[in-house]
This record gives sequence, structure tokens and C-alpha cells, in this order.
Amino acid sequence: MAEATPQVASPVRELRIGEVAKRTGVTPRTIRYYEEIGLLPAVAGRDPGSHRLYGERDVERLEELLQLKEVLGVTLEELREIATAESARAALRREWHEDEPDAGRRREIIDEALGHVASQLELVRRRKAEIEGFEDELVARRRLLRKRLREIGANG
Amino acid sequence: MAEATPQVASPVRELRIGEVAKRTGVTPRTIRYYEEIGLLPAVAGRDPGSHRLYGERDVERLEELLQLKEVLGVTLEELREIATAESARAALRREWHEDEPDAGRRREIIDEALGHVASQLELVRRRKAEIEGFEDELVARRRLLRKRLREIGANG
DNA sequence: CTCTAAATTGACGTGAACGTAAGAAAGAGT
DNA sequence: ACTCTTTCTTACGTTCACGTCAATTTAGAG
Repeated sequence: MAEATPQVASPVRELRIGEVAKRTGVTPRTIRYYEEIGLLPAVAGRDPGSHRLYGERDVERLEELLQLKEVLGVTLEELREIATAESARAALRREWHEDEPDAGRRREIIDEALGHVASQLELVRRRKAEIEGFEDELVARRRLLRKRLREIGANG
Repeated sequence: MAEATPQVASPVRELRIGEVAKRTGVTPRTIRYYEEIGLLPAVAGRDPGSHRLYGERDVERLEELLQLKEVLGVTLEELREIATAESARAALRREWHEDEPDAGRRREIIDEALGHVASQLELVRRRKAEIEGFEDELVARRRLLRKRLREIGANG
């Protein structure tokens, strides 16, 4: 029961851009570019010229985005729209639950994460359905070809 | 049993590039570009300057390629490699079956198409597996989040 | 305080996949 | 033979998603 570090929700920003880049398998340039186009939020409270500092949360978020990009094959613009939509939904729900005393602070965070996962699952499953559609087409085509082959084999 | 048009395997080339473009949902430029990079074979026996003429087979082939591109999210270079590999396999099998009398002419064609379908199915299913991997990750993550939520709900 | 590795901004470069403009030529219809 | 639409070739332009200098600055180690 010794869990009393005086951090309520400290971001623990300790990673620099090179370290984040290594962990996610991209280059620093890519991270700056993503920030530039608004896909990643600009590191808050940072004087121009000083180093960007990130936390584990930021790394996880970037990994999510990279995986969505690869799996869905979407452009960075579409990815930005997805991210924006997620934020908007999160904000709305936060407002909705505003009146709670505070007992559910962690609850809100988990709830938000659940929302992210849900919307991502929807996208992934939509993509999967598309692929399965094409797969079915191919299987049907194969069936037709095999039928023709049997017919030829019968009278040829 | 009146099936005696004097065409053994006539290509029936009758469509011009604009028509092919409309049917496949791309622009003429795209079709020429695909030919330029060797993704589509150059229309055979055509004097420079004269119009390109295509048949239904060509349209179907282009549709296949476009669908593969979209579903797999591959580059045109990779797509070209896939097409090349298919042709190579087809050529090999043709050589292998060379000694047949000729009774299996249509058989060979169907056989070749079956080969194409098989290799495409493999690619599509590989991609599907990747997506399902990510889907599983998301589902696992959701399960974990829900567990945490229940734990909080119990003592909070 | 110095040294140095890593980061910052700014700018230009790059490859993929086409778009677009221009002038000439082809080919279907009359 | 003539018109009118469509295509042809050539060539330069464009967008996306970063890569690559270059000239500073920053910030952690000694």
C-alpha cells in the first residue's frame, strides 16, 4: 500500500526527440513534421529554440498513429481528422461528466481511452470488411474457374 | 450449338483510352503512366502516334491492379513486381505444358487465371492477417481498460 | 565555465504518382 | 474532303511525406 508518490497526474516529460524517434522507428524530422501539420500537438509551454520534451503518453500516442497509418493506409490529413474527431469526442464527454465531484478522475481518463479504442476498432473493422469483400470476390472467381475446368475435363 | 464465330482468341480491341478510363475510374493520364512505368504492357502492334485500343480483358486487368493497389496499399513498383511474378509463373507453366496436343488450350488459360487468383488471395490474406493482428491488440487493450474500470467501480 | 552531443529553425531537395498545358495528329461522322 | 472530338507526345508543374544540409543554440557532463 505504499503508493504515495506526490504526483497526481504528472506528465513526467523526460524524453527528447531523438529518443522518441528511436522508440517509434521514425526520424526526428518526422516528429517535427507531424507537429508542423498539426497531427501531433505542439509541446505545451516551450520557448522557441528550446528542446522538445515528451512523456511516455506521447510515445504511445505516436505509436498508435503510426500503426493506424500503416494498417489503414490513410494520408496524414485523414489521420489528423481522425485525431481531431477523437479529441472533440473526448472534450464533449468531459463536459458531460463535468458535474461529478472528482471521485471519477481516473475513471474519466480510462473512459476516454475506451473511446479512442472504440473508434479505432471501428475503422480497423471497416477496413477489414473491405478486404474481406475483395477476398470473397477472389474466392468466387476461383470457384467459377474450377467449375469451368471440371466441365472441360468432362467432355475434353 | 451455333457458336461458330471465326475467332479463336480474338482480342476484340475496340475501346479507346478515354472509355477505359471512365470504366475504371481513373484518368487517361494514369493509364499512360502505368504503361510508361511498365505496370501495364504497351499495346502491341501500334505505330507511334496512333490511338491505343483496348479490349475487355485489358479493362479487367486494370481493375484488378487498381483493387490490389487500394486493398494492399502497395506502391506501383511493388505492384509491378507482383504482375511480373505472375507473368513469369504463367510463362513457366506454359512451357511445362508445352507438349500437350492442344486439347488443353482453354485449360491452360483457365489454369493461368487460377494461378493469378491464388497468388492474389495469398497477398490479400496476408494483409488481412496483419489487420486482424492490430484488431486483436485493440480488443486486448479494451479488455484491460474495462477491467480497470470495474476495479475502480468496486472501491470508488 | 567549457566541451560536446544532440536539438532548433530555415530552407531547399527528392521520389512517387500523377496533373496540366500545348501543339500536332488521328479517326469517326457527314 | 472537311469538321470536330479525342488522343498522342513532350514537358514542365504539383502535392505528399519526409530527407538533407547549414548555421546556430541548448543543455547535460566534467
